[in-house]
Amino acid sequence: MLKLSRLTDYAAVVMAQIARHPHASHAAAELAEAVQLPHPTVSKTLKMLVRAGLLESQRGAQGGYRLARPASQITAADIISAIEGPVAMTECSQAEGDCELAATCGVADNWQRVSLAIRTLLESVTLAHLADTAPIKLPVQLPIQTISLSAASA
Amino acid sequence: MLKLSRLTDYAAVVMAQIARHPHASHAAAELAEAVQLPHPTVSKTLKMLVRAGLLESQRGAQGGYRLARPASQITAADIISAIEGPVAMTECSQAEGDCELAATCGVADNWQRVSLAIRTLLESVTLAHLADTAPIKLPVQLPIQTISLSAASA
DNA sequence: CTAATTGGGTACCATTTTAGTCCTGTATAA
DNA sequence: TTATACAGGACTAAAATGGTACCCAATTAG
Repeated sequence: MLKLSRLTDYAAVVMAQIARHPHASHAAAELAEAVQLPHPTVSKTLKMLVRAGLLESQRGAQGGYRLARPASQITAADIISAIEGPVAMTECSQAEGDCELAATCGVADNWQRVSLAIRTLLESVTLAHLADTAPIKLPVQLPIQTISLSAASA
Repeated sequence: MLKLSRLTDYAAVVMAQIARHPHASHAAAELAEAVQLPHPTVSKTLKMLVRAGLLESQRGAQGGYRLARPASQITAADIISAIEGPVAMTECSQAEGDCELAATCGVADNWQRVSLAIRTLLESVTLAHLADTAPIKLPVQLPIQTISLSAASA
């Protein structure tokens, strides 16, 4: 399915929730309630997002979580990487040399290009877009063009 | 990681192998050897590809597998779907109504658009491209543009 | 007709990944 | 000082994944 893990899904929802109220500090319990998900799991997700530098946390009473930077500067790729690690379709899309089948594989190069195109797409979608109720209206085609190009015809 | 499953990876490699010799019939054992992967696993993968209509099989002596249609008419999305099911980033990207969190989620619509963009990208990459040693040079930007623009409601 | 070849289907097991929980520690504010 | 709230890690349960084995069905060569 090329699916995101459930935690990643949660992360996106929670981040969007925070992004809609950027000035407040959000406690884990409050977010879990707002989003209707189990508290400990949301908490775990939040910790990962902090570790990835997407959120900042404040301990103690009145503490909670805030965005580490504006929603427009946090991308879908950032969120996915925070939970699942680097966006890559295959093992060999991220690191070289750790696939001893490279010789017989024959598709590695092109798979990597596809992978890169997807990563670029995900980098062009920001949290601000995700949190918005309006459809994404981004010049998504630009980065894609850059990568895969030399554009033939339609 | 947004990673493909290992079987999907195998499927792509095996399909590419067949695509490079489209006129011959390829026995599972031969392919497994060529690709340096365990026979039973390759066999399993081949069966899935047949069921998905991407390969045709011929039993008996001199039998084996052939492409069901030209490599240029088989897409990366086809191969991924054959092994993992429909390409979708989240549960709700594929079917409506089976997510009771839709109300509190708030990102579903835009996630679906991203998902659609990725699917379109994968549909624009064919087996012929993957099997080729030359870099992909496809007008990938066209479909993306189409999607992410004014995209109506869900 | 028979035997050899080759795919088809199914069931099963091992491993890994994922998700979720809990506990204990630490920082902060009232 | 006490209640609040995050930090970190260990642990468990469940599910997906990958891999194997076994037997059946079809086809072709001799």
